[in-house]
Amino acid sequence: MPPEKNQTQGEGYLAVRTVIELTRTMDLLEDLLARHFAHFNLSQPKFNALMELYYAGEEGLPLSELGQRMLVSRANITGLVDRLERDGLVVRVVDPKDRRVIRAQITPRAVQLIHGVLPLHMDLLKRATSSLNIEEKETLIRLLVKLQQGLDKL
Amino acid sequence: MPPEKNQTQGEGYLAVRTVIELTRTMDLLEDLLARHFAHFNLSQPKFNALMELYYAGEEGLPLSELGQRMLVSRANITGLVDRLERDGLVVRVVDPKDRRVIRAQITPRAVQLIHGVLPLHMDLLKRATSSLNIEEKETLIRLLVKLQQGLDKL
DNA sequence: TTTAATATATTTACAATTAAAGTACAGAAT
DNA sequence: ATTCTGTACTTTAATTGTAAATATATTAAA
Repeated sequence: MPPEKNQTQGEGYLAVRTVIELTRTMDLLEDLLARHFAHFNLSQPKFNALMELYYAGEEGLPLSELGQRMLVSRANITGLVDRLERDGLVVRVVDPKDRRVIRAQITPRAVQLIHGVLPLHMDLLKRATSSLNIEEKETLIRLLVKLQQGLDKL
Repeated sequence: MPPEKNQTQGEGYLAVRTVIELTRTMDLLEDLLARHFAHFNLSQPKFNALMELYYAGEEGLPLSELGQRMLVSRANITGLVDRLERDGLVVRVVDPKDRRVIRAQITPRAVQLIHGVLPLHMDLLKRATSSLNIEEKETLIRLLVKLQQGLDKL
């Protein structure tokens, strides 16, 4: 086999390996987080939505705003808020100033839930990344951000 | 604020940042791949399944085997193979030796499709990771594998 | 002011995934 | 030969996501 061919294959190999290892890592991570959230009848999307509403405060957020912050389509926000409302973690309130707008607000019960879950969640993330030392985490973050910048352009 | 508290927060910060950047990177990557596959009426799961069957050869694979290789539950393999069969890319064949077993086999049309898609797919992966040089890709892969090893233990 | 364009949310249809329950078949033990 | 156990696949219900069509409310333009 000619060496140029080898180089080309090597280049492709690293590209494929990069994507494969990224995928494997996220699969493991998502699995871990899903198992963690399941203990509280939560999921990653539910948790993310609750965190947004938690930091948004009393007035909550319009569904459209919540959707944009979560990078999720409007159609799905409807369903997600449906489920959170069914669980008693969120209420829908019509905005009096613009009756097209429906705001999602967090309930006291959800605030209590978040206060219970958040410390455990932080612990889990620390444990999940504990196989890397501080320098390695910083390097990983730097490389991921650089990779993202390349991906953004495509 | 006492310095120990600061350190603890910094530690948590790096853990959270690591997870966030991993998530963002995969989001961008999945989006890119989804758009690419959509040109061929494919998706990442469909493509993965076809690749497994492509390398499995004439006899194809039992659905259970295909499911294990794709790390997907058996229930979903049924649906995924349904869709691939509907697209004319796969056929189901009952194994004569064990009639519990159904093998999925790739069709000539799918082989043709793969031959068309594969070079473009490789190009895309190379472009997707082109913002990192060879050394950076190797470092990223090494750190991801190390992170996976830690995640496996949880 | 009526009309046109825009924004918000929902509905519907589909893809992908999991979990749990059910069905069919194979192999082993009695 | 029958029964038990395990394996393979399917079915159903639920969650999460996208896209397209629709209803309603607002805003801008004619």
